[in-house]
Amino acid sequence: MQQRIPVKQALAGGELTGGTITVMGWVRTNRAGKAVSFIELNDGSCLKGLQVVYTAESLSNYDEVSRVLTGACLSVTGQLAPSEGKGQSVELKAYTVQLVGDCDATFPLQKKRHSFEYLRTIAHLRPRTNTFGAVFRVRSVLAYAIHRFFNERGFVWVHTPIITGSDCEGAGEMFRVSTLSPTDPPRTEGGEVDWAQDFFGRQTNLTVSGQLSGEMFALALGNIYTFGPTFRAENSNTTRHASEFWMIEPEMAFHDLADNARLAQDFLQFIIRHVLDHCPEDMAFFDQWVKPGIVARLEALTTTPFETIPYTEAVRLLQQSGQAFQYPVSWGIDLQTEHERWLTETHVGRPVFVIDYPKEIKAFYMRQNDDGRTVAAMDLLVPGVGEIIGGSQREERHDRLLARINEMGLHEQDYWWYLESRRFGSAPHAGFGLGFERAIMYITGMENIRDVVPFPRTPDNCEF
RNA sequence: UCCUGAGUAGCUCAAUCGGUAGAGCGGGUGGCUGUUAACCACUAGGUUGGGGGUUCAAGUCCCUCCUCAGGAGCCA
Repeated sequence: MQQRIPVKQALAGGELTGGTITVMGWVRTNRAGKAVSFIELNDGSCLKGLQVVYTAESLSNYDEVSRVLTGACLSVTGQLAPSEGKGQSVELKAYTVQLVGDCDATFPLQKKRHSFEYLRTIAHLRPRTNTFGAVFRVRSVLAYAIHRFFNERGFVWVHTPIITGSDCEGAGEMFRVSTLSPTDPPRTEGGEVDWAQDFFGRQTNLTVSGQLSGEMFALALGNIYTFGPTFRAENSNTTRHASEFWMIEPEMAFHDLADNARLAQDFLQFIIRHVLDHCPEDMAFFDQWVKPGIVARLEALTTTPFETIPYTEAVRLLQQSGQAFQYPVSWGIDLQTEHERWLTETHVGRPVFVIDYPKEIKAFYMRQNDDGRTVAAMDLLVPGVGEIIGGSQREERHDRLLARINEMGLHEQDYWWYLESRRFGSAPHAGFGLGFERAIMYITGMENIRDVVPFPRTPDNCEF
């Protein structure tokens, strides 16, 4: 195709000003006047569009172009010139306008604000809106920032499997992966489905976490991280749960819980700094239209240390808060959303680590503390989103780990390779999981996870 | 899965005590010497989510189903 200049580059002007360029993109608005007419053309390279100026004299197909509606795709060649109007520094004086893809009046996106709820029903078109263009540019930049953070610190990116043979990752309901007939599967003599005849010779599922695999690599390569899709078959209907989402799980050998929290803070501060520095236009948009004050809040966050509160202390604070919680607080309970919100939004007012939870409410692999009743766990709570990071120091002592597996009624044989890592040169190590979408929500101010995923999957919804 | 709320024009919404379904935007037509969510005039556009019921009369009240949203639980 003909060489095109991205709108972002055209708007920057520079050496291009005065020259002839071609831009290709989609019409946001077409204002036809008697003497001179205007089209705002957006190609997704940035938030702003390029103003195309055209007249009856300049275009052979003026009638056609003046009737073009919002949504049409155009290729415009013209002179990039300093704007004669207000509101933009440069504009494109069109020599030729080619109608690449026409768009009729039934195009669902209009020159006005739509509800996010409505836009979810047209997920195939919503990337063409300002908000979703900005969300998905930021999503991309954030993903890059994450890789850069770890890469600069010598972490190895490990591609843990998406199909897993272990039913023991313990983080929620799983989606089954099978090639057996759903209506007539092979059966054992006892009438049960004979999974031995399934594709992998056993039951398999989509992963709910790469952590256990990640630990094996941390105990070989030192510092590693995973970054990929994760699947949970929970029937969750909330603004912060999706059935398919992406997760980042660093795992570090020779790290304890304090090292873990320090890394988590450095990590969040780094990736937020990176987005603020590289997406100023999109972030200003979120600040103006989505969540006023978000930029200032993020700026402050990148320089202020996060708070750390032990669970036992958090319980005491909640009990002394004078708040009438729906769920009463006592030592041993899992903190409810209302408690977490009070801690991070009211009490601290910024991100806070809650550490050292009772072992009964946490996973088997978390390292048992010397007090005999808590484990070296940490949850990072942030205002507006809630839990954004969950992590722990892992139990590296074979006997303690085995005891805990048995105490919790789990099957030792399901964890044979995990346990072996504690027999063959075990080492202290720690890690955490960050919900990628929750990070995007926190940074953009978008309040529903369905609006930061290109085509979200949630219970009863897999359209597109 | 539980609780609450909402479905009215393509979109965003209004419609008082149950009494003739409206507006803005978008579309069409015409106008306008540089517009910026352009502006001005005219115009088309409706099985009020589906089904049933009460009533002289239902967008409005009752029953039921569907869909969506928010909250809770689970978690990231």
